[in-house]
Amino acid sequence: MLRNKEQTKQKIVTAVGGLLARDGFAKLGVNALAREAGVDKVLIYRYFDGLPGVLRSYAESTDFWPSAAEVLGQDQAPGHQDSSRIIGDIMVNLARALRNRPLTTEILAWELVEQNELTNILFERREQWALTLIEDYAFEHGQAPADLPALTALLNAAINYLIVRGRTTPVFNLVEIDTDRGWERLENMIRALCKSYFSAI
Amino acid sequence: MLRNKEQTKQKIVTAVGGLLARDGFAKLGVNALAREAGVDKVLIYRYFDGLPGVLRSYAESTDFWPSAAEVLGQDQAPGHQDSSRIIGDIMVNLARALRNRPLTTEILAWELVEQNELTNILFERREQWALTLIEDYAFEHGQAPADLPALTALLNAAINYLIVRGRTTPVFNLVEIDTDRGWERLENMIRALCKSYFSAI
DNA sequence: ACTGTGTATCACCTATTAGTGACAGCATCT
DNA sequence: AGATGCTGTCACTAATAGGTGATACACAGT
Repeated sequence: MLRNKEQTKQKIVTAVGGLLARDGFAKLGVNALAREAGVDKVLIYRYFDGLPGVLRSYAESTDFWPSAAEVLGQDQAPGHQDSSRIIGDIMVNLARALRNRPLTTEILAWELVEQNELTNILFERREQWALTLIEDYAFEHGQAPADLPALTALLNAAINYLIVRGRTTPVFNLVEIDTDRGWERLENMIRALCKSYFSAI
Repeated sequence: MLRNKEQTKQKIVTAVGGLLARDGFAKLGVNALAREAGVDKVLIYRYFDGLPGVLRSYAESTDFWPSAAEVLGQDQAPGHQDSSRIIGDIMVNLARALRNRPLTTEILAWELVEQNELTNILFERREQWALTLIEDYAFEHGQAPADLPALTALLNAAINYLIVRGRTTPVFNLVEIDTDRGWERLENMIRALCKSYFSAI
């Protein structure tokens, strides 16, 4: 019993992350959240006007999607990179970043089941992210290759799927998706696909 | 009130498909299933020993995953095909087949959330399917290209993701995933990737 | 006609969910 | 001191979930 509104609100918001990480989105309800935060559930309605409000606050409090900078790598000297490798590196970096973000993984899974404040914001971030990367690429390399959005959509979709899938299953299509060994194969394939594709056009 | 055990069992099993198609897997419970089948729910326990048993029966009653033959296309004259196109065609055919199977789409989504009798069988079918295709390919073309499983895993993952995603969202990564127009772009990219990859090795 | 056997219905239980109204405690201002 | 307002607690409702025991009904064989 804290008698401190801001601190209580904070406890509720941070409890979202804890609950998502431990029990997954399926268990995230008003009752469980209040229990996790050690707070009466009525405060969720009073302070946030219900669960969606809490999710909105949580979304604003975290950067669950990797930034363009994080995914572009630190060694970016404009114009000096091998053009064929850029997209491959970006996608591999994306895969690695997501593999290190179990909470984002959980939200990615959630997104496939229902829409809510969290998944909506994730959606917008990702679309904005894709737009930024593609515009940057076009700016640096003049003519963009044929249908760059379709390429990144495919690779991004594959990465998202395999990461979400890896939460519960160790194997997909004969490839281990829960080990670094398996992801090495996938990363190599991502790079190989990008390389051959860019050298073909 | 039929007083016909087999017919009642059948009503329950087929109601699974109807319920999945109309309301999605999230609503598929014992109560809803009994309501959908127009049957008392206690019969679900008596005849199937619970929901998992019904799902097992349902899985045995349908072929939700496209067969290798369906995906290989009808015009397969062994050895006469352009080697670089085979995998691409297979994946495009897979995408089209899945787009025509809303129930399978629903199970694909379910699979990302929890494991049950249906998703387990889908999993096994898919792994077996992948194994068959890859073995066939190796048999027909001698040396398989580097890490064929990783290639098909990536493409299959991308397809699954985009199809599941398309249930609720019209756009992913700047590509329309709910229209034939958008899928045309994706199909072209799948083919282009396969073609360039196979001509590079 | 009577008795079992299998089929289906009904009525209930417990647990959990989202959501609300009433109340208790503390602080601050008048 | 007393009134007001904010913070937090408690107790409740209604809906829904999975699951079970007792009962009604029809049909077979005797």
